[in-house]
Amino acid sequence: MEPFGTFSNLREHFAETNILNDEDIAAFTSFLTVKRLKKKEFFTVQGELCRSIGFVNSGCLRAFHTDEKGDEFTMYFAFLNWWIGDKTSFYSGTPSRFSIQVLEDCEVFQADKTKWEEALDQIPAFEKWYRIKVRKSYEATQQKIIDTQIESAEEKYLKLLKNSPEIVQRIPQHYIASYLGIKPQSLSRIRKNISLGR
Amino acid sequence: MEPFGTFSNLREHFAETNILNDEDIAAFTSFLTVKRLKKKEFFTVQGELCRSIGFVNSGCLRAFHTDEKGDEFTMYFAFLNWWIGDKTSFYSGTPSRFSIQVLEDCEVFQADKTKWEEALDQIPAFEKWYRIKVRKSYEATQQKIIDTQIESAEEKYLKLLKNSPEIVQRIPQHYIASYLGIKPQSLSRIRKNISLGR
DNA sequence: ACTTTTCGTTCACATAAGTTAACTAATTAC
DNA sequence: GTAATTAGTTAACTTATGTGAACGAAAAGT
Repeated sequence: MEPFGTFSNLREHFAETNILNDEDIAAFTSFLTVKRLKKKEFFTVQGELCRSIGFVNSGCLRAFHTDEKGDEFTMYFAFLNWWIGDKTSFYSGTPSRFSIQVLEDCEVFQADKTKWEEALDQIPAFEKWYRIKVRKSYEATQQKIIDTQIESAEEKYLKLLKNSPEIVQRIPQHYIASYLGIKPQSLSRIRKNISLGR
Repeated sequence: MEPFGTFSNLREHFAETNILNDEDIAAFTSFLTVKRLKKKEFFTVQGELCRSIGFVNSGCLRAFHTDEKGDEFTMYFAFLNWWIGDKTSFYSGTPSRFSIQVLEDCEVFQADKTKWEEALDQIPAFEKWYRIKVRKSYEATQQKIIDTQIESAEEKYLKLLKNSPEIVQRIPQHYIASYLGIKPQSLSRIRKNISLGR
């Protein structure tokens, strides 16, 4: 039995799409387990198999790739209502291409591969929801490639300030720098230029 | 009736995955029309609706985004056995985020939205194939974001030489530069450095 | 064939971001 | 509460790529 309100964020998240009805959502939540993670713990470790997909119910995390030189590149920050995990690793059994680490203590609802696939099999509405979700993620990722290429670091930062103030408020600067693909010193310089009116 | 051999490349392309059988493939091809395009013609125009998805049977094309400053960024080159079109525009009815233009005279098999959705509806194996295809495209795009960020232009070019010699052989330098996200002059400089052993 | 346009290269100079290092402020650990 | 660590800033200098211009080679148009 679901304690009252446990999945309220998830329910609202699904409700936005109008694809799953209450029954579908209840069915889906029965496949989930609750996991609590403390700051600095890992949900996924680069190089290891990613065994589950998670829904962030509170706190926040950072997904980042570490290259051979040891430099990190942050792929995304995950807050309330974000889905986390390396789906490539999850599906193909290949090593994760990035780590997902906790920045603020989290509560995550997760499903391992068996449960996830049972849910896809048994809940057609969830299958449909997920298919659309993958398509949208693909579209967003394609757009990100365009943006990454045509925008300067300063343009990216100004856009972040405008479109994702939550990131700028909650996330330490050096992680934002790594999200923008620059060094912390460069972000400092950019912020100074902006504050001086260029 | 299919003229002998018309769809042989497409059949081989599908055969690689073992998802569609001969009957499925025959059913799918019945939804396609053949289109021939001359150099410089457009398959998709940025800002306009992308009305069809195509399979490249011969020739090659270039998908590129043009930003407000008029700078172009090449997203991909499409050769034999590539699928082309802006799926976001195709599905959502939004303006295409990039153009697709012919570099070498092409033969393309195409389906408009009605035909494509009929095929997805009527051929479950095609639906499955396509679902996997979207997932893999998403994965590849995610990997491309990582690569774009962590590699220098020279590293990207050396990787292209190694992994996609066809691109380097068939495609004019200035398009390769725009694919790498740099100016033609910079690519020239990089090539010179490489030839001088740095 | 001849002309025009496009392509690729080179150069000198400009700019954005990386590097190293020093210093202070903030946070965390004990 | 204090020491140790991590985070953010600044500065001087380096490096990669952009910019504008010139030139010859190649390709395309007639």
